[in-house]
Amino acid sequence: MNDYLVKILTETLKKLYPDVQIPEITIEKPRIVEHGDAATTIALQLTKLVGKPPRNIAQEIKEALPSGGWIQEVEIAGPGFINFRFADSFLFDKLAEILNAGSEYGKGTQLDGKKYLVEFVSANPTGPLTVGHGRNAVLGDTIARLYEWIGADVDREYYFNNAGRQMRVLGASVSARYQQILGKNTELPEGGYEGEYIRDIAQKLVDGKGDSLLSDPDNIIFKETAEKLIFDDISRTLERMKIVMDSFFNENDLYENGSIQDVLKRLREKDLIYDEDGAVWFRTTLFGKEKDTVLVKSTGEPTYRLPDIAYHCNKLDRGYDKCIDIFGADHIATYPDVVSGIEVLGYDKERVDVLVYQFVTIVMDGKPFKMSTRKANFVTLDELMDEVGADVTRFFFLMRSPGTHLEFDIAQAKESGEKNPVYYLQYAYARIQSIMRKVFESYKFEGEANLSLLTHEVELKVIKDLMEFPEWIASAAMSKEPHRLINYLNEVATDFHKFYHDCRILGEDPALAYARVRLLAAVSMVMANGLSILGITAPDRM
RNA sequence: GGCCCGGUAGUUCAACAGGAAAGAACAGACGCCUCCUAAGCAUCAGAUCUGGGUUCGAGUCCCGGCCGGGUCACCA
Repeated sequence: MNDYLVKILTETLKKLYPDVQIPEITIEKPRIVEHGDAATTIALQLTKLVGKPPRNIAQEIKEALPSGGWIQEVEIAGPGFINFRFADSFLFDKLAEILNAGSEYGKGTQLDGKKYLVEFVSANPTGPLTVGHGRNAVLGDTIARLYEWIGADVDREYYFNNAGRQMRVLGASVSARYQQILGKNTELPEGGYEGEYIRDIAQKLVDGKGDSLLSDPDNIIFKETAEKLIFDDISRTLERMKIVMDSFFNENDLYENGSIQDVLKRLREKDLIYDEDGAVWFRTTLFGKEKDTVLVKSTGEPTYRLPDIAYHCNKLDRGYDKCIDIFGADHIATYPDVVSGIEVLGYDKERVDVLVYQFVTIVMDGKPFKMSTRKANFVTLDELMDEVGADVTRFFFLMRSPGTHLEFDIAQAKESGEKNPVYYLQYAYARIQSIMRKVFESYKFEGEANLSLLTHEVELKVIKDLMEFPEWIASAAMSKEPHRLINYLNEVATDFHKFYHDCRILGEDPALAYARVRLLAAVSMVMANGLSILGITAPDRM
């Protein structure tokens, strides 16, 4: 429709003002219903170029536009807006198209043939996933789903490091608990992990190995067992949230396959690193930073930036058109170094992209709650899902713009039950299924429905809503803001609930009932598809 | 102190990359179940931190304040 409007407007303007350089014509959707279905501000923009008052220009355009077709009415309003109202016949054609597309409706082709990699969660296996990881996990997965809906071939990857200091502390913590269970008076190491799950892991070792490890408290088995069990736990949690990773990437592989050394070598060849005080420095001042950055400490251990750069090179070398990272706000400072790194190594920086989301503030008993995995002050995602379920959990993390702080009131989330906004969407879907079950008991429809019987204001509004579905998916995907899709589905649900209130099916004339059934089939489709993108179930009854 | 987010109704958030009269939800007030699920609908009340600027037009863009969060390590 927009393309059509732009086309006829362009032709008209060329005729009217052959000497004027026409600016790009944009079509907007007015916020106010009375302002029509589509609008353009082109007359306002032409004021200076044409040298006439905007309303006069609008009037000239209106008179010169071809009449009929998809447009029923053209109106001039305010300072010079040109408003269009769609012809009902156009809406019915679109509805028929939507029904035709069925479960494919909403898909786009913007990323057809593209290979994308979304890297997310990426929590080191030191403990269960907490509410703090939830936003990352759900955003990453949903953005991957959105990309898939507009044509991309998407892989989901989990990046982790099992070789760092934190993991050593983890192993030592398990060892200490192991000794305690066997009656020895050993204390947790300095900064050790205090969570109950550490004791569970130690107990498993006692069950399996008895006291045979007492003589070897530094055995790697403590760390390895912890890593394995914790990863199992993380995978189960992700699965509960309907997240399935395609790959897990171990940072350690970058050392073993020489990528780290290779990156250093290439940077050195370009004279972008130097040695000082026993450390290796990256000349980040060349890219606008105040200080150069240490890549390898004087101890010989790299800082995390170096493997980060090597990892991104690795991803790009695997042939992805685009690699997206999902980061919390605390990691934003590292990102420019990575971009600089891959760029000087000859990669197109447009191929990496990042979504930075703001922190989740946990509110418990009306007070902000500071979480720490090490200190075992946390609410796990599993606990949260036990309370409110996976649907509510996913919805909660998606309903707000990633760029804004998310306040997660535990008490409210647990209590939310019937008042939770996710039920508003699911209820709309369930209501339609309920109607359908009843309708098919008493009606038999044959042939094609006569959609032009849909003349009620709210019926037409619903069709207009449904028409927008593909645009909103694309918009949510390209902006990496899934909440836009939620806002949209909310509007569809609202208009459906109004329809439910104003229009009936049972008891109506069969022809009208049939047309309405078709309309609801389309609404049902959009709700089901929309919820599936969000990873939320669409229940047949509630 | 430098850089990055954010500041919208009592509260939590929208506003689709500058458009017309700033939308929801919760909390508050009030109405609707002899009617396909009241997990719903309808009505009322209520907001753009502040000072300049750009523009026909600013919550949105620019500059200066103020407030909150993040980040600036040879920690990850």
